[in-house]
Amino acid sequence: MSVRKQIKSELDVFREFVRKKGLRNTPEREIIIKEIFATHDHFDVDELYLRLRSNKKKVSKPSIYRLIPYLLESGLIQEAYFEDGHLHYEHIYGHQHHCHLRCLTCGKTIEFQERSLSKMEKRLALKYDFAIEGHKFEVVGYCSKCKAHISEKTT
Amino acid sequence: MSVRKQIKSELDVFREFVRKKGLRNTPEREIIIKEIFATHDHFDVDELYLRLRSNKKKVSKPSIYRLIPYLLESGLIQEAYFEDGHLHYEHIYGHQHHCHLRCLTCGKTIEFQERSLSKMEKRLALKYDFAIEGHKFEVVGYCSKCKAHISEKTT
DNA sequence: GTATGTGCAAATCATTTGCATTCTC
DNA sequence: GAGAATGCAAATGATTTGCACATAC
Repeated sequence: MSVRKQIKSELDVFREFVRKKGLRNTPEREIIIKEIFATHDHFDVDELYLRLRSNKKKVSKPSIYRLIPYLLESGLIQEAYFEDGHLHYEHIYGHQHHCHLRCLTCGKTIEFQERSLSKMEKRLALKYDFAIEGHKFEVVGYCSKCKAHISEKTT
Repeated sequence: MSVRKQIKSELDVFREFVRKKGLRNTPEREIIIKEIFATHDHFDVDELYLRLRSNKKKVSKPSIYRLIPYLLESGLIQEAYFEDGHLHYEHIYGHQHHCHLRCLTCGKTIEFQERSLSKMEKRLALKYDFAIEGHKFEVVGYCSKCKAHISEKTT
């Protein structure tokens, strides 16, 4: 359960990022970052905002929206998937890279490791002369529970 | 250039889908489908709407929005990626499945085949007891032109 | 001290919906 | 002829922006 052994905390990473970019750090930003890293769950802006509210933290939605590009750029979070009309994110700093297996019916998400993808990326980089930054690999289908219900409905 | 050799046209596929579902086909829907398949490009709703307009085809945006779920369900199109605040789609009927390599700077997209993914899917299906429906695999990075510019800027 | 960040309220943009009318089956 | 689909205009929901004030460096 503790892959969270590393030199720098997420806050340190952000502080360094801010310094290098000539930005400014604020208590609001640290509150948001702490909340994002407080659970392993994926999040969307509204969810995160409500989590902050229920913890009596006063941060506005625009502050969250304005922070997200910096969190992406500093590598603390990444876009996970688009669903229900908006993007969902996940924090990635301090976790191994993983891909998602998602149920189309109930939304259940399983994370899995896939080591063969890095080889593939190297091949692509060579073949197309790209500097690969990363990938998004999402497999969708029906989980054990949901696929049972679907086969009932199908003629 | 001609992978487009198949028994049924996209319109036939849609007509059959409509019949099976007890829906109704309309000239507007056929116009939209023809326009989608008129180029190999990815599209978003607004782009498609403008393409239709410039071809003097009178179809409203809501009609496009209302058609998209059916096109997804019938397997004629799929979501390609989320960018600039909205989803982009691509038509897939009559084309081999492929993945995307996309440049983060200029947006240039290269399509590539990846046969090893189907093996991976079979493994996942077994391991997690999922009925796999498909996947979205997008690799991002910087294309040959753009990566040159970036290294200039970097200290 | 300056310029960046904050919160609020208003604006914007993509998408959806209500409704009267038209059209498909 | 009944139920679907269309187009329009209005509503919704996520995200962005303008602005006055606060605050980090």
